[in-house]
Amino acid sequence: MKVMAPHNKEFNILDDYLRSVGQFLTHPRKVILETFLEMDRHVSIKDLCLNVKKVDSQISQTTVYRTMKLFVAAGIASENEFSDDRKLFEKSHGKEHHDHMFCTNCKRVAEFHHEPIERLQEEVAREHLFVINNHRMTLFGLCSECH
Amino acid sequence: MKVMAPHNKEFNILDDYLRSVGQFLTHPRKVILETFLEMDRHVSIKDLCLNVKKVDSQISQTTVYRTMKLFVAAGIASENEFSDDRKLFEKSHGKEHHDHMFCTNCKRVAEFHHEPIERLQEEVAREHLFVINNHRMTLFGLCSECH
DNA sequence: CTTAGTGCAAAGTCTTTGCAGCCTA
DNA sequence: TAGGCTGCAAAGACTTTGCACTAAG
Repeated sequence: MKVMAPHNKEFNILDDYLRSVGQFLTHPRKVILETFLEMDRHVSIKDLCLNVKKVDSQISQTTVYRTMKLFVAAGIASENEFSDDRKLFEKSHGKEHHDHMFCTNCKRVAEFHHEPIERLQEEVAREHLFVINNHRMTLFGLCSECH
Repeated sequence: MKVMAPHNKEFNILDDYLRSVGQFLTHPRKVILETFLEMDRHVSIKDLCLNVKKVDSQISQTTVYRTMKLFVAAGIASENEFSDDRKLFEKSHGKEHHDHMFCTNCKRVAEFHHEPIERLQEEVAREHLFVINNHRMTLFGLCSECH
């Protein structure tokens, strides 16, 4: 039941969020948060569970599901679907938006941010009288190591 | 068991594809293709099933699932996930790529194509030594009617 | 006759929910 | 004592598979 050194920023965000809705930062939630943050940015529930159970095998998959929903609500994590069977959680970066390049060979995800594209998206939306809240862009192909 | 007038282009593409893999353009496949093409561009399996059953109530959901996979393999349809519970099929446009605007209120999907963005995507990929096969971009927000 | 195609029911996956016991304020 | 919290098992939603029957060359 070793508890790792907390990543303080996310730890605090979560704690604040939980207090604001009358809930608490419990042991399983701490372990899941630590594990999530220490893993690679893009994590499936399954992989997350495996790692959580290494820290505390008592923690159930059910709790991981419930907790990841909390993280999304708290703004610590977000969900992204790359291919049919790869629904992954990633750490949120607050306001700074980013997009993804998904390597269809090694399944790795790289991130990028490109301001001119962002601006053009706004422009397209305006042209169509559409109010953007959010967007998602993913490039599929082969990363530098796979071609 | 009325069979509607076929959309010849897709009809032929499918027939060619099926022959090439030693399969046939059967009655259920014809009905599903017609129904798919006559419906709105973005269709869930469930909605498609409902409409297919109006034409021939004998056709099972299983067959619709199997057939949509064939359509994707034949290049007639493609799959897209907009929000968690909205995995939709749309008619393929061959080579011409397009992107989507998804209205989070009325759930409607609009399409657009924006050449400068496409070019910038290529550029980003090149910068990262990434070879793009494909990409997906979706803007989430409110359409002109919903705000 | 042989092979593909089909519907049905069963099995699989992934995710959520109901519930009883637990823990903490 | 009252809430939230948790694990377990069961239920759900969606999709695929096994199987026996049918259809078509």
